[in-house]
Formats: sequence, C-alpha cells, structure tokens
Amino acid sequence: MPRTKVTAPGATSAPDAREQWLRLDQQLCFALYSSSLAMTKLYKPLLAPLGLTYPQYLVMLVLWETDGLAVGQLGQRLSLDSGTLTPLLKRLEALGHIERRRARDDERRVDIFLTPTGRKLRRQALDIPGQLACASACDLQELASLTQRLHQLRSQLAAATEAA
Amino acid sequence: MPRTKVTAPGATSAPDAREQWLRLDQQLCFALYSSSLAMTKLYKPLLAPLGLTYPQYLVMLVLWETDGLAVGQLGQRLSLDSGTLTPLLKRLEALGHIERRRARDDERRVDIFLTPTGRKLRRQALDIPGQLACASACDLQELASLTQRLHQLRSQLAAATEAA
DNA sequence: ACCATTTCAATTGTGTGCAATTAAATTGCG
DNA sequence: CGCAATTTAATTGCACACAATTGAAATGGT
Repeated sequence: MPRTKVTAPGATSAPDAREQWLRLDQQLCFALYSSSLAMTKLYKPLLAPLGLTYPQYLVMLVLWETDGLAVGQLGQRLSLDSGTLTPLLKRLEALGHIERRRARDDERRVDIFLTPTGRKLRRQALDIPGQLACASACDLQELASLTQRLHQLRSQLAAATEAA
Repeated sequence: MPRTKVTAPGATSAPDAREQWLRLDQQLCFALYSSSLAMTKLYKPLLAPLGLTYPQYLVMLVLWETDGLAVGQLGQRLSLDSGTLTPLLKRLEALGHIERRRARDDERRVDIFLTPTGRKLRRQALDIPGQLACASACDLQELASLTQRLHQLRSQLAAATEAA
C-alpha cells in the first residue's frame, strides 16, 4: 500500500514520497533533456550535407517562413537571446546563407535576410523532416500529439519561469 | 481534401506535403529542444541555493542512486561523453561534493565517490522535484505518462542513430 | 612473453546557451 | 528642446556538448 503521508519539512524519520521523485528515470526533466540531445545527434548526419549545425538549421527554418526578421524577433521565436544568436548568425553569414543588415529606420536593429544561396538551401532541407519522422516513430498521429503536448508544456514552463 | 501523392525527389511543380513538415511549429525536434531549454531555465533558480548547474544536478542524482561509478558508467547513464563529464566532474570536486579516484585494479578507470558534503546536499534536493511538478503541470498521472513516452522516444532515436 | 588491439579518461577545438555588462539609438516626459 | 528611461544588439565570461585525437593501461591471441 502506497504511503500518502506528507512529511513535514524538518522530519528525518520514515522514507517519504520525495525519495521516489528524486530518481533520475522518474524525472520529466531528464527524459526531456536526454531526448533532446538524442534528437540533435540524429539530426547531425542529416544536416552535414547542408553544412549546418542543428541550431543553425532552426534559424534557417524560421527565415524560410519569414525573411527579414530582426535578431530580437528571431530570438523570440526560438527562445534564444542575442548572446547565442549573434555569433551563430555571423557564422551563417560567413557561410553565405544570410545577410545581416543594420536597419535604416532604427540603427539599433539588425535585420536578417536570406541570400539566394540561403533560399536555395531550403530545397535540400525538404526531405529532412520525413527522414526524421521515420527514424523517430513513423506514427504521424502520435508524433503530432506529442509535439502538441510539448508545446503546451513549454508554455507552462515559460509562464512559471516568468512568475518567479 | 489532403494530398497523399508522393512527389518524386526531382519534381519541382505543385506544393507537396514536405512543405508543411518544414514548418518550425510542426517539428517534434523544436518542441523537444525548446521545452528542454525552458525546463533548464526553470531549474536554475531552484538549483542556485545548492550551487549546482542543471547538468551537475543530473550527475548528483545518479550518484545519490549509485555511488562509486566510473566516469564511463556515469556517461552511459546520462548519455554524455568524457569530454563533457571530465571538466564537469572536476568542478564538482572543486566544490567538495565528489572525489575522483583512479581505480587501483584498473588504472585507466576513474571512479567517482560522494563526499559527506555531497551526500548531505541530497536533503536540500528532496523538495525540488515537487516544486518542479507544480510549476510544469501538477497532474502527476499526465506527467508520468509524458515521461514514459519521452524515454521511449529517446530509445528509438538512439537506436536510429546507431543504425546509421 | 610479445605485440596488436581494445578500452579508458583526458585533451583540444568548435559551437552553442545564458547571465551580466556595455554602448548606441530611440522614446517619452516635463 | 533636454534628458532620463528604455530598447536593442554586441561583448564578455562561464559552462556545457561533442568530434577527434592522444596516451596510458589492459587484453587476447600466438
């Protein structure tokens, strides 16, 4: 019979439920963390032909949807800050995929534009999601529902972080 | 009516299903990636009192379950290699939480042992999973099932990576 | 016993992530 | 208009992640 007793903060006697929750495999955080790293590893060989790292690929996904975003807008879309994006974008620029242009109407802003090379890269990327879907599960329905659940979780986590 | 036609690799006419799958929000990889980063951000203030980063916390979770593991075993448990673990473990040693001991029966191995300080830290960690559960969802049933689903996904991703 | 192979951790180099600071440009209030 | 507050990206510093290499130690076949 499972114990439901709540142990007071200072109590040291009797194993309480908190012991169970400290187990690595029971923690959502680790499931998330290790899955995410595993996903990145699986992407690596698929992205190698495009010459992109995984975070660079995410940036390109955003730009293929909406070209000409400012660094801050990109960051908002991906939940990354300028400390992460600035060097990453400079590398994408060095590769010839994007152009970083200081906005004329607000000199603080840096807008990001795809080059023809960057736009062409999209065609090579078209097959990647399909390959990934096969490798990860292949049940598209299940995949979509898991994706939705994670987006929902992300919102809750972000909201909880703000609240603190 | 949804198209089920499979476009040949070289075809350029007619928008096909692959276009849809390239959208950022439809991709499981991004849902996973951003959720994991959001989770880490939420942990940060909770771990600050313990003086641990999130990956350091994961290492401590493993050691609290099984003390005296070799670096490689720790890496297997967390899916991290020595390039990541060696500097992290040196920092944990500098903090006084663990001791790195060259194994006598096999000089290649480095075994990791908790110090009394490291063991004591566990008590401070007991409340963390509960706080996190509340922040993330609070429906324990749902949380557990998501965790299971992610562990399963991780296995599939790891298997697919091996296969390549 | 010898030596090629294998197994380990450590090191090196590249690329994120993020907090904190900096510096420039803009906005808004009096 | 003048100036403080705000916004924006860049920079700096620290801590992962991981590929590739190194070097020491153990193993296995002959």
